[in-house]
Amino acid sequence: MASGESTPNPEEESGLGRNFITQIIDEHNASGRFDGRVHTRFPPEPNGYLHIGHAKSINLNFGLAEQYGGKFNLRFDDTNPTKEKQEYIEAIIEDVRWLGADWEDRLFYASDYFGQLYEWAVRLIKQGDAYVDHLNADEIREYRGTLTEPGKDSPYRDRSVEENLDLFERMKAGEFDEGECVLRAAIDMASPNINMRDPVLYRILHEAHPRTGTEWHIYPMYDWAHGQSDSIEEVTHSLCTLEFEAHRPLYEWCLEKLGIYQPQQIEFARLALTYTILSKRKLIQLVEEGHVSGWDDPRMPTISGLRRRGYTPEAIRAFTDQIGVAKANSMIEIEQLEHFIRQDLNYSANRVMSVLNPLKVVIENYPEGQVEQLEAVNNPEDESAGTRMVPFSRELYIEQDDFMEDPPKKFYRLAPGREVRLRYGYFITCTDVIKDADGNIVELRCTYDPETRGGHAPDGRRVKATLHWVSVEKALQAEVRLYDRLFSQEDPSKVANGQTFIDVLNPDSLQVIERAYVEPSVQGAEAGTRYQFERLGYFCVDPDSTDEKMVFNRTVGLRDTWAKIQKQK
RNA sequence: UGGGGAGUGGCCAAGCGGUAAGGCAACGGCCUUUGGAGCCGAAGAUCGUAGGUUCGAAUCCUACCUCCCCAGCCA
Repeated sequence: MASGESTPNPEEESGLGRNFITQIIDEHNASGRFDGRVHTRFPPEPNGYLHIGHAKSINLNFGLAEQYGGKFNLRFDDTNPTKEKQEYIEAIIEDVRWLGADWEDRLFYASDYFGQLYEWAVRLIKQGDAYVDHLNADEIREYRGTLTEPGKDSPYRDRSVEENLDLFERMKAGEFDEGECVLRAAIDMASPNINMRDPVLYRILHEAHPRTGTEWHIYPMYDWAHGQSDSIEEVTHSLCTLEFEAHRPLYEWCLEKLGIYQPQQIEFARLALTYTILSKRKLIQLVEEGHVSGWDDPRMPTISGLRRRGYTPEAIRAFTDQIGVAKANSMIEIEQLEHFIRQDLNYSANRVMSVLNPLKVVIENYPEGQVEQLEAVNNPEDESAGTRMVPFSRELYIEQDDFMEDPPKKFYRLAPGREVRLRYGYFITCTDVIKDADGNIVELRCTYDPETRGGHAPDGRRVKATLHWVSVEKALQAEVRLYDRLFSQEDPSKVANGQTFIDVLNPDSLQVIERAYVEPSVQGAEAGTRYQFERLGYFCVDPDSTDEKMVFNRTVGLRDTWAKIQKQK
């Protein structure tokens, strides 16, 4: 071990630390297997929108390329036209770009290689390594055997090369119906690895493809397309999730049979988050059954949902870097993600005052009709953000939670007879509580100390609390959407018998406040603008905003010590 | 019960034979015109279990236990 001296380690400077993948890459670099190249790719299937789990993969792949001075490709794995759509392709491109991964001019599609893939399949047939099978799907399953019993050869397995060539060409020409026959690799029906029991390479699909239209009637399976696509693009390290581990022998078999350049497949554990579902199938269901407003519903773990929610690419990258990458299945607590968006926004978001649940305050000794502009700091963490003016008047709104008629010990906000500070405003003292016929508090009468303008007391006296507020006359009315976790259970994929993840949806995941008040400085802010509503949390302007009514989404609340005290009781 | 993987504090995760990094969470205190942020501090791990090798094991060996993945003409 080198002692003392701090030799700068490039790996420690980038966000990603060391992990089992960098270790493998280092070994390859040491042995010269890829001549020191590092070339990764992100290979999404365009059958849905990208989610935070994909962000882990994107940041990993792009991050490694960056870290080693290599290249990164974006390649669509578009081999199944029955599930894939152009809409998804476009959304995915937007999301990957937004996350900050740069594929430069290397945007590819597996469908770009359909011609080459077909030729290679012909080569396999000529080598006696593939055959056309007329067993139907059920029969193929039966012949495959089970986990503990070997399979048996298809009766069509020993067709002649000529016959196979002819049949395969006719498959391509569209002469057969879907399901009538398939092209299979001839490997080993007794292999303990089921994926090696003569896997299907091509199936017939009379379906229009988003990119190749009706040109093809046969489409390659993942196992036949993926490795060769990696090979064509000269990818060095082909990263995928754990469930493909058992496919690696097949990945390598294909490449070896073709005698072409062979990348290294490496598998890592996919991301799992508490109170979240990251299965594309289930996300599609949430959208199609209307449990959420769409793919970009701010409650969705999709990239577009997180974006609309107010998350930043920087926060997502910090998160994926920090959780690391390994081969152990694990579940990250959602709090970890929330930590990183708070951390980012704390430094980047301007502060603003907003009252969500208004309680009217009348300052009896403040002149009627008077409005003063008071200076407020935009961001205490960033002096360059400057200041703004906030209007103060005789009638204000404060948060209902900030007043208690009969406060417990640790509550040190406003109460009868108590003096508190209005942020950037004045010290006020509550003199009277006004209630309606049902005993609900509807208004507070207070007095203010003109000497405390801006929030400082010349005599040095102190107050325990500082409250946010808004001028009744000058405040903007806005809609505020408060989001909570979409599921009420930590692992929504593990539900009681007879239930599905739908049954465990959190009924309170969205709370809409139709009439919240925000200081006027936010007027006209464009969609996506992020703020910290002081003492409440981080919010961003939703695209639903109009000139008449702004709409804000709560990205995440501030850490709330008072709420914690209340919880402890 | 075939094959392939994984088990390190509440949640992640370093570590690669020399005596357990870091992050999140939780806890105590300081500070504060956000009960935010920040700062300081303390606590928390017999490294799945049991054996073995070694002067020394989370790291090597053996056995066992638990969990995950594979029987789509999905990816």
